[in-house]
Amino acid sequence: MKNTHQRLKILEYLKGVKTHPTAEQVYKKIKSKIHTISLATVHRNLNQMAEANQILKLEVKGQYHFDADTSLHQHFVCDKCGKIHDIFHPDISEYALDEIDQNKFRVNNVHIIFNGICSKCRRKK
Amino acid sequence: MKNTHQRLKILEYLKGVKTHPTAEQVYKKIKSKIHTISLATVHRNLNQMAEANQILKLEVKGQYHFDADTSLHQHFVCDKCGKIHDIFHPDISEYALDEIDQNKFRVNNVHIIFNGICSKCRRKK
DNA sequence: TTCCTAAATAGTAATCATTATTATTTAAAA
DNA sequence: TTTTAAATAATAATGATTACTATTTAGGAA
Repeated sequence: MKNTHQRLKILEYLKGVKTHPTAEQVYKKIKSKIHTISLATVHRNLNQMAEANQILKLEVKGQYHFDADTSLHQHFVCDKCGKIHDIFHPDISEYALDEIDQNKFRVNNVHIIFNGICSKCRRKK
Repeated sequence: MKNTHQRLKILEYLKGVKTHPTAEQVYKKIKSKIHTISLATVHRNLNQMAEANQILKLEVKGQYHFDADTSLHQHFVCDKCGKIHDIFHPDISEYALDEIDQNKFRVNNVHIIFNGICSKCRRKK
């Protein structure tokens, strides 16, 4: 994997943000710094880095979102606004991984997504 | 919600299967019984029933899959073949739900997806 | 440093699952 | 039986993602 200017900027941006952006959102931000970057390049790099476990790839409401925090954590998705929030209860994921029969399923990873209404959407109803 | 012939057949089929089919796969099966059914009708009904919590809607590898079993269970997705398997460890989901601070996040549901390589794919490598 | 080449890029086209649209049909309540 | 809101079939539109291709580049070797 070559450390291209484009990939470094994408990773740098993703590491500095807690919003779990889509490829499109990353593209728009990076474009202000690298005017000629292509959306396909952003997709390719995000997928590559996810494949190499450098970042996380989440599926929410029909779109992929990316997260540079690869530590064992969970997510909350608001069914109203769709925003993704981090939840840091490592014991939840650890409990899940411990319970699994590794003979039957050779598990590499767990994705835990909670659904509900976020506090912001609850207030403004 | 009207109990149309189409919806009843879709739900009946989904209840009799453990494969977590996509809308397309449901469509192909139902089409052999109701020749004039439309793919859009299958999509609409599956979405409606998921919205009403009669079935589950799962996002796996960029596609929606459906599951008529709405009991508290988890899923295993094989990163090789993409097949989805049911896992029945209610305590995993219960532990997760118990740990969440319901003041901060009003949680309605949890989706727990394990990733790895299934036993079938492991054998034939 | 210069040369070399596999890998990456920009720009764009293609894919394809899903949703939207609309004229027609139907479930089910009055 | 009548009525009508909801659902349907058929098809078009959408839009996120991936594929394609000529060109450029990172980074190892000479």
